[in-house]
Amino acid sequence: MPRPGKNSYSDQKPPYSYISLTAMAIQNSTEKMLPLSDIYKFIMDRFPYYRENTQRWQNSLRHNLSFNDCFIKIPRRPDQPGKGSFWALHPDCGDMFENGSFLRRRKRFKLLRTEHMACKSSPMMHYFHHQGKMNGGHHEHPGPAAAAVERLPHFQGYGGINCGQSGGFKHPFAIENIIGRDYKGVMASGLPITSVMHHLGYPVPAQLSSVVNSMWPHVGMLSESMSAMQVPVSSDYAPFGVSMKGLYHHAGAGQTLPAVPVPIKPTLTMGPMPGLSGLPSGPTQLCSSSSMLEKDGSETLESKGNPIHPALRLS
DNA sequence: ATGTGTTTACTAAGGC
DNA sequence: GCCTTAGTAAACACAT
Repeated sequence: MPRPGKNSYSDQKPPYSYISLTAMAIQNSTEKMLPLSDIYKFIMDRFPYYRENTQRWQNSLRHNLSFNDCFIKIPRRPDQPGKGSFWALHPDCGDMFENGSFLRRRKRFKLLRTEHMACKSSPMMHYFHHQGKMNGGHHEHPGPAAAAVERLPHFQGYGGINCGQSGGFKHPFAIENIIGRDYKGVMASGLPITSVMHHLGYPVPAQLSSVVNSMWPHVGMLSESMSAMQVPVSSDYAPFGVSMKGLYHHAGAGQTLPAVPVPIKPTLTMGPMPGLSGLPSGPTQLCSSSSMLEKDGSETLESKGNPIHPALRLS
């Protein structure tokens, strides 16, 4: 297989799946999220092959966006008119690609049914419930954070009535609808959730701030640990100038992440990290090993001796 | 009208 | 052979 490089493929079909191409585009964006049209544009700009038969591959790409749980849809802000939503990578979608090949993933990213429902219907509550389990909470009960947030008037107004498939109205711009999708990205980025929420233009009740701060005092630590790492960026792992590190997990700050099976490769997305005054932090790909991935218990590829694609190897 | 998003169905390829 | 993943086509609904 030819090694991907600048202009390596000219008009030939690149050895990347649509999922890979989409992930590249999203990763390459400063906000880690793109509208569909920009994803098209990114692909066509870099891969001449996709400047033809646009109807065909764009249909396929849209199919992939909808079909694969690794992509999440982020509604536009009211002050961001335009067609369609933004698309981002699910915070838990790292470690997808097999053997360094972007043609075939090691394992399809798929939410468990129960988690899928929870995540789709109320992502932020999903996270709080998830945290409750992580923190040793009872399996059948939401964690303390969930209980705390559920008591917030703000959430009673939006998320409190729309859980599950009851068909209740879900405000498209409910805070948990926006931030919940990004919860780990927010955590990973080191940006306090409330800061990002505020940036996105949503009111952040003081109650929520205090809850968040008390529940995740390590958020600030994450920021420090990440900036201290300063993972060097090598030019040869980034085909077409796109960092793919974000597609892999990072275990470096493991002590601040949930105690779940560790990823196979310590990686870190160090794309442009928007500051608090900058653009919203999308799902930055500091991925903990997914607790929502369907796992088959199989050993990792590295443990089987499979090499990591040079394009993904840390320098 | 056009773009976007969802869903279903089918086929091919690769892994076990 | 079976299963999973990927690619493609198509129909449909909805938003701009």
